[in-house]
Amino acid sequence: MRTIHLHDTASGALTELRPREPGKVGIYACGPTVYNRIHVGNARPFVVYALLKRFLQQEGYDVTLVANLTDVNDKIYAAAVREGVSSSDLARQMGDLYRADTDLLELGRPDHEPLVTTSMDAIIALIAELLRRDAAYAAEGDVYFRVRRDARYGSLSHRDVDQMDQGEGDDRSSLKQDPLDFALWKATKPGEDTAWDTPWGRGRPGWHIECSAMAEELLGVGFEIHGGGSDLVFPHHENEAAQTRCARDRELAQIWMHNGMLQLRGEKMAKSVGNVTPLHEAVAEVGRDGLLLLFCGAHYRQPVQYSEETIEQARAGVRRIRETGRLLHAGPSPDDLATHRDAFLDALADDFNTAAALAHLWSWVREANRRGGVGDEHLRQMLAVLGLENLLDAAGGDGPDAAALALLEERQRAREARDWARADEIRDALAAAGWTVRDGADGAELIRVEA
RNA sequence: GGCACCGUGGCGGAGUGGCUACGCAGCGGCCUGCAAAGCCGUGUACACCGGUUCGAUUCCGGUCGGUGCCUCCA
Repeated sequence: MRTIHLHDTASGALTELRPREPGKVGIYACGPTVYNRIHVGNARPFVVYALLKRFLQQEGYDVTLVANLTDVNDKIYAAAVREGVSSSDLARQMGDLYRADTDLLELGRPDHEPLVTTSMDAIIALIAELLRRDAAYAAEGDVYFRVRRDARYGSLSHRDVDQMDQGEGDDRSSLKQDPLDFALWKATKPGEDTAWDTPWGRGRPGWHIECSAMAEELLGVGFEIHGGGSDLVFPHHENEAAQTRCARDRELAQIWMHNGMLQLRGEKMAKSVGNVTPLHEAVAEVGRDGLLLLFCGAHYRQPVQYSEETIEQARAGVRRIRETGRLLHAGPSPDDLATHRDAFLDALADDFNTAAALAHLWSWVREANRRGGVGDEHLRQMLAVLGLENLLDAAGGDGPDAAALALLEERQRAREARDWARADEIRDALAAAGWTVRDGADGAELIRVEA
């Protein structure tokens, strides 16, 4: 079990992972609001935290990964009205699509995927505690959090409360005692078709309280790692942290991890920017292997470029690993190659640096190619952390059909007759049928042309 | 304007106070009938200007440029 360091947004420094209970790690990663289908950018945190979990497990930790879905929200109400369906039907449908789309990544599911609607008791209880402590106040059915009550407010996102822009008031802002305050609970409004009863009135939760409640319920206060996209640092995570601090007198999480944005032409991919590629389309186009390699090509905190070039480069990487896989056999790898495998894992232990880790994986690959056929143990171990061990298994799809094999034999006869023109003609015909001919010491073989 | 971060060779992208990752593409070579794949070799890269230092791409200050957040956003 290596010592693992991760960058903590709150302190801005690398922090050693020190589980409350030795060997056990809880991770809470903020998931999407389900009001439409997710795009490739939304998949980055899903991938980052799924792979982090794999790495920690590889290191011997018992990991619980929680990733919530927000299924009650203004956007959902609005989208449901537009589409003429109930908000709960829409949320259920989009939640199902979210799970289906992320299943395309073949990384398994998080251990828990809580919903707002099924966590209402915990949410209401947490708000009640904040009210009891006077860290929140009710106003005409709304409940607001007293931001200035939390002396450490702003410490996660490094903002000074006194310098923060005052939120521009919507029609109900006058209910706030301080413009910085934010809603824990919103009184039900016309057009909203879901609501819950509470001592302070009928309504539904604000955005931030759900995560404080669900994370605590499933992982306990003070759990190890809280993650999400860097665009959630403020206000979402700042507010989550403040709520739990004021209700429990303890920090919600030990380490706050934030992944960088996926960029399209140098700009964040986001629904609000309108430059999105749906995840299921990206998987169809790039392939899940290529997509994972693309994500791993950059450090998780840095932006990732999603472009023709980076997609092609990721595809080339996938081909290279598959190519090496053809040479390997199942079994232990040479001891002297372990240094690359160890360096790979060391890089991951140092703020989960997948880009640096990959460099060591490539070194292992080059050495294996040079030796021509060694045991696959190390490579399989590295790829497993990245969710790519499948690259070592026989390529999917059927093998060459009878017609292709007949052509290959004919080509072999042509070659023996030194009829190069005919041999090349047949090779072209095979290429057209999707097969690359590769002449080797043991004769020719057919390799399926990669997409 | 405030906060956070970034500017690395054709592209992507790590990293480090001195020993110049890694991948893709290109070029040369080996292998091959020719290819393919693989291997070997190949690029005076670290935005600009000052400062600290024996020495800075790496530390400090400034300039310019970019990104994210400051409102829903992974």
